[in-house]
Amino acid sequence: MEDAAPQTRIQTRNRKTILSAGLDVFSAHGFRGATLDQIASTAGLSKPNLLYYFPSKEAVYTALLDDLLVTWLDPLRALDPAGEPIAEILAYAQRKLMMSRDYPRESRLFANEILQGAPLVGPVLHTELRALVDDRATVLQGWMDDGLIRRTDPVHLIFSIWSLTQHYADFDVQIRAVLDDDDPFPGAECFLDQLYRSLLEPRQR
Amino acid sequence: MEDAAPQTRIQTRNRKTILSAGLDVFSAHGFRGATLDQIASTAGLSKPNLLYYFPSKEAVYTALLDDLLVTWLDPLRALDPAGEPIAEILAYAQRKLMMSRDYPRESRLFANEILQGAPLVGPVLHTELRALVDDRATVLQGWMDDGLIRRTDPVHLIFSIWSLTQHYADFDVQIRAVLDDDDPFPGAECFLDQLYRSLLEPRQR
DNA sequence: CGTGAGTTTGACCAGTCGGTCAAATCAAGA
DNA sequence: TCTTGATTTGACCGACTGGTCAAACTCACG
Repeated sequence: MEDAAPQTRIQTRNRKTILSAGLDVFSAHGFRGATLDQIASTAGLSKPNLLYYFPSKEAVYTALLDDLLVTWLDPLRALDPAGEPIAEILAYAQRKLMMSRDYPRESRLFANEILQGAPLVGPVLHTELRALVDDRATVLQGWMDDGLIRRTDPVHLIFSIWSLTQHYADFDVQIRAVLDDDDPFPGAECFLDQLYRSLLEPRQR
Repeated sequence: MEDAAPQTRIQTRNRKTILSAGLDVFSAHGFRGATLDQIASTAGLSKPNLLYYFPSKEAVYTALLDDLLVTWLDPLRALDPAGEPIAEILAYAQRKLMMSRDYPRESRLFANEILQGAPLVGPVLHTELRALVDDRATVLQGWMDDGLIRRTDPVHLIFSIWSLTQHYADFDVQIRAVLDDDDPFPGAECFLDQLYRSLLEPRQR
């Protein structure tokens, strides 16, 4: 009836703290740059104790990435083909921006994985991600064909949303250096809205 | 008369191959994830031989970042306050995009450094970068005040150019997974032009 | 040719890496 | 209470890390 894993209370608690510690360390140093000692001490455990819950360093990493990939593309999946086009696209951009604000470690973990050549998620990119993007690009193309939004390259439009929103998490240090530590997100929210509105709103003719 | 360093022919050659090898390895794995053995073997040298030319791993890294920081901001410096506003901004975006195409390793090296908290370039960001951005933001603001381009947040505008252009180098693997290995740059060039034209061109009133 | 500076290398070092293991500790039910 | 399984740990392993060093090699130039 139940899933395979038995999971005592201590197990679930420690698994969670280990994953959080792993997220801290992997997102800050990448897979190769992270060490088990770092993760263990961040989690408040000894190294052998950590390895009691995960069989290897890679196991912690893959557990994190598996969790991440499921939720990371949800905002794009949630883009509703039946909705009002511009509102849908703006809402998608805002959702992604809020993910950068609320889950910057996850964004940086993903950025590190891609930067290092996507050794682990590479296959998923070629299958699931590609299929999802192709599908949503078709929806966007349909909206353009119907004259509901202006014509542009739908795939590069999606890329631009990824890049603009994730930038605020991944390059946080740089942005805060320029902005003197002000919170960049209110300004970003407003800018994104204006940017995509002016790109997509059909011109009066 | 000359600079301090004597520099035989062998020295200049080996220094160059070491820096190129270091760029390969550091940009792919970050500072902590890179190893001297990796860099040395990529350069075709033994590890002690590499250390004959650079005193430490960190010395190779800082040499690379110093070189990089000088040239990385040149496109923004080259933005001419006396030029035609929209043409200047579009040209700036194109210059940065071409740097992502022609120097992706440099872009990824920088991305890694920032992702890992900018331990080395942090101070430079707070001084030089901040001053440059402030200055150019003032130029953009002036153009907006004069009605030459539409009003928007000048700093976020600059951020958006950084993010959109560097994305094509840093997330190359992801982009090529979605595009089935097609060259993304022609499409990106076109999309960027359209995006910033529609954002910045003053509307007929 | 020599000869001395410039260059290269094998052997080595102390510290860290991911990971193992047996023994110790803990917790909860009979 | 005793017992049994879950949990934790100290000691340890071989491989690798950044880095040193003295000895060897190479090469231009007198």
